[in-house]
Amino acid sequence: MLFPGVKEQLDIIVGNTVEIISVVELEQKLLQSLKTGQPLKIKLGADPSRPDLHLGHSVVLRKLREFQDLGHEAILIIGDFTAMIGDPSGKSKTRPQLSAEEARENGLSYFEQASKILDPEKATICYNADWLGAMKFADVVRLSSHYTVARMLERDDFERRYRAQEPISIHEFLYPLAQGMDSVHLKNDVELGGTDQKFNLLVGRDLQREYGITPQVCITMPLLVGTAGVEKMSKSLGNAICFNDSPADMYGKVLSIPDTLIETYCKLVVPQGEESVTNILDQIIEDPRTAKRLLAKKIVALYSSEAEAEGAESHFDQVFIHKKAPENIELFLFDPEPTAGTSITITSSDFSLPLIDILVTIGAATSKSDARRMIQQKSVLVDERKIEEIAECIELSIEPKIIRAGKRRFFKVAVKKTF
RNA sequence: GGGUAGGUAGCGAAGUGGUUAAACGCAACAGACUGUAAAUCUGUCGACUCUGUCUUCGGAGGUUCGAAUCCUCCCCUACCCA
Repeated sequence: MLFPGVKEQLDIIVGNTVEIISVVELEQKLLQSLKTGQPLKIKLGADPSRPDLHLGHSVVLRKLREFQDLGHEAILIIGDFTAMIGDPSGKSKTRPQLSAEEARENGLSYFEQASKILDPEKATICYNADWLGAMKFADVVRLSSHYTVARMLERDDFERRYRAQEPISIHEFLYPLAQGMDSVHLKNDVELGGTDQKFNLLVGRDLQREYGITPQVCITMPLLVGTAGVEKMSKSLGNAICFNDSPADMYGKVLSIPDTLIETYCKLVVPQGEESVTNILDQIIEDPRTAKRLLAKKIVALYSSEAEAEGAESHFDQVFIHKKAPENIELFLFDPEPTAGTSITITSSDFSLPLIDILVTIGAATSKSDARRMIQQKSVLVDERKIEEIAECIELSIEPKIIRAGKRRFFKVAVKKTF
């Protein structure tokens, strides 16, 4: 394996990072690998409880990809064991505990999505249940004796909760240790993570030392801010742009980020060194709207294709600038036959239904009250006609009707053909 | 084991016997204005057979014409003492 020079590698590796602990050690490791021809092992932990990858994940995945491109070995750890216990971060009572099968499945999905950024041929995927699951209670006790409560409380998150007199469970202390054991097991040279992972990464480093292994270099990446522009991007906060979003959705979501974020997204979401980005950056001050449109197109292209990005843009223009209904809306078919479990029965002679029921059935509203509110607020349109009457019934037929709920949600409904 | 303070809607937080489906803030949703930006303004934000009805304030009972508010028991959390 031929690696670029250490300086050259460092330049790329340092880009976009928040912290590298420590650069000197990294340099030594790179030098060593250059001498021996051995690639470095780069570890990235993946949480299989949330298999929907979004642009926030992409920041750290891109860094991993850069390592791959430099000739190093990317190791993706699926935390299937840790997911079975439940995640500590976040005060939510009991996270749904995943079964072993679910965790594996999610892990595969994670890997598949991550392949949009990584080179899957050159990535290794591991499941930490393989070694953590084999540990005996005595092993766990021995492991936990390596760490003290005071050191655990160094962690921001724990400290904050402790001071706020919020509960911290013992198993939450075990979490960083479990993650650290992954590093002991893998003997990896580098571990990547978001800045929120700093503590966990450092525990891995300490444990490796305890177990007589050369400690890993910890590299933290910035957390990407979500579309609302305040909190970090996360699926549960509803501010995420996901890899699997349709091009149209993704395009729209990028346009909805605050202007102040354009530069950040250019830097963190798009691979380092893309020339088209400088273009966008130049536009920001003069014409932020155009800059954002360029960025949106660029991002969509990264996850699908140039053509689809083009399509997403014209779709957007049509729907939101010219205010026309989009073309490809999923059709929801109402079955004229009464179905078990549905409160709605349609007799073959009359396909007229209260709009409220339709909205609930197609998922446009969470409850009838919700549907009622939507109509009250005059945000529901059927075939471009604004509905004013709450109790209005809609005549359904085989010809699809387009229902618009609010500015951005479209539904197409029709009656199922029966013979 | 003993003591103290707590558990209210997605979150934070008022309310300590009746006009309280529960102030206020955040988040969310809708509308106006826009560039699906920011800022601002307005409305909504338990459910339903919706000018009315029903179910909510950790859980189960009880007192009362009437309880989130009073009593009993239980569960949960934090802190202090052991």
